[in-house]
Amino acid sequence: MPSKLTTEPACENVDSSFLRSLLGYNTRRVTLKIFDIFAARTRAYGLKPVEFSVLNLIGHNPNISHGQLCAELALLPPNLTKILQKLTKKHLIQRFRPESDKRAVYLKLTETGQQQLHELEIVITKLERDSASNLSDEELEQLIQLLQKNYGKTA
Amino acid sequence: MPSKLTTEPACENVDSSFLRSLLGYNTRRVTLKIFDIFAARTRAYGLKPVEFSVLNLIGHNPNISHGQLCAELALLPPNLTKILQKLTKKHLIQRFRPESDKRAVYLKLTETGQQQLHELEIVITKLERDSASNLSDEELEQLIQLLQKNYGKTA
DNA sequence: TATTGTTATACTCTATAACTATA
DNA sequence: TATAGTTATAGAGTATAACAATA
Repeated sequence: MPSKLTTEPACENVDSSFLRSLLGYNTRRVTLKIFDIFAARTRAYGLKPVEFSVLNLIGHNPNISHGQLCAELALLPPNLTKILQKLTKKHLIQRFRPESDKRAVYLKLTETGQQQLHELEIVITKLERDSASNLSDEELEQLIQLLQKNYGKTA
Repeated sequence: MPSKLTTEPACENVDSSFLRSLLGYNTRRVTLKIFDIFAARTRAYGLKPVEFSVLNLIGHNPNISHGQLCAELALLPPNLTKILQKLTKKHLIQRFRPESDKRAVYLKLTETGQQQLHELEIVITKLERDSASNLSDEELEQLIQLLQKNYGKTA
């Protein structure tokens, strides 16, 4: 790319005050930071945040359906199918067709799945607390409450 | 996929309490919600959130360099290059090579760029306020403060 | 005909490696 | 030799369309 020359001085301290005043900018940055720590601490399990979310919901909601998972996690059906295939290959979940509606798929954890979910929940609970080390317990709780209040039942 | 049949009852109300207790889950959901509204309200400008962030930083930091932008926004150089090419094509930014170091690139907004940045900042300020309609002014401010305190200077 | 979930595929976003030019 | 930025490309994440099986 051809560019004109300049003798103007460089920009010294970067002013990002406008961006830092935006909720969306801040939530994205925090998400990226936490997901980095997540990747580092759960490497042994080979599961990404969304995949853990799916495992968790199946664990706490036996016989949850494909459609219910999509709605709860704002995932599109084709993408959830891939995640479920991966979890099935890792022998973490089992699939059942209800007699009452043979189109649907009901999901459950295997023994292995329950064990890994339990371990992961411990790792992640600790990880969450550590990733917010700048915040007191009260502040963290308050932060999460404010975030929930924001996206509420709509999403 | 072959699945066994079951006569067990469906899962009724989905319990997502564990996920909702996680900071990372909540920040991701809020980000997605805000970015959806962003897309809807800024469609006329044809800029995505990251592209707006770049435009904003260049506007508030004349002669900012490629490297400074990457550091501030946690972008990789090749991906920033693409964004800058798009902004250049839209005649929103200009590129200069400093006499002192002809490897570097200093960036500035064009007149058009300044105009569009100004308009976008108004749209986005309003959008941010509307997207957090469940929160009072005080709560929104507090929320942003807590988020900033979390990722602080490290990220 | 409508619904549940799958397959195939395209598009976007992010990441890595190799390169040019300056220093 | 090291640094700033670019190019090309690969991989992950997300989206749309068409389909099979069941209701």
